[in-house]
Amino acid sequence: MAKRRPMSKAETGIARVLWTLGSGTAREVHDELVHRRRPTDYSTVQTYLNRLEEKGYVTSTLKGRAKVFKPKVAPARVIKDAVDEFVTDLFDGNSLPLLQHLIQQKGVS
Amino acid sequence: MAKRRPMSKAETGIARVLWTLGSGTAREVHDELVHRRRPTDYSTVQTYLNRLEEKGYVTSTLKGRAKVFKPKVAPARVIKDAVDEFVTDLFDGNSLPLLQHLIQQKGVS
DNA sequence: TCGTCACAACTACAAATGTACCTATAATGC
DNA sequence: GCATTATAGGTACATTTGTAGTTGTGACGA
Repeated sequence: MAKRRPMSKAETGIARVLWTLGSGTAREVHDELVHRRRPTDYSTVQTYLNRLEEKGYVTSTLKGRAKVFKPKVAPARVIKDAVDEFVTDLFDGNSLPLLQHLIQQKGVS
Repeated sequence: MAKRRPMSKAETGIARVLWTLGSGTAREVHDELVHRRRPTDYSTVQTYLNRLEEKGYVTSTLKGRAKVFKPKVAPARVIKDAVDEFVTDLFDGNSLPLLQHLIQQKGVS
């Protein structure tokens, strides 16, 4: 499988919105962010969406003069990759310590 | 508590070596990396150690003409912060989905 | 119809990151 | 004592990331 460059932090935030919307224009994603009180400049949202497209995470089609973006990679896939990378960086790929850490945080057995 | 800038991926790798060594010079950290077959240029290691110092994660003292680096922030602390940030970015701060994901991966109940 | 708006795309830029090259100096073999 | 080598520090630079300003254009009210 083609190795996509990883999503950056900020890009992930945008992708998550797009996942919940199903699809949408930069305007729609931006509105949603405003609605969630996470202020981000409209052009910034545009840039992130375009970068997500470059990286291969979303596709776009023109509707009128606006681009409608649509997720191309499912959240589960992206999450898996992100977790894998995280676990690799911090625990040499062994997820057990992370599991333990999380359980401890929750104060459960 | 003073908010430190987060460790980058590569910096984290170096910090982890320093944690296992207890303390050491750039040369020693570099040797350890070679030993672990994770080739990294010596100067690159130096740069990372210096950046870790700037960010406040390690301190250094001179021994002869070489700097000896020593962790200043415990791994548990760094790991906690990293996990928190990760969970915030991907799951709005709710760690349960991550926990579930990890458990599923392990194929346990 | 023409000025003004809203909106979309394009362009720009500083900071952070990954990575390595240069330079200076101490140690060592002859 | 001097050439060679190892080592350390400083400098450099391309790429990525976060973020926003500038430009072009269709729509709409006066």
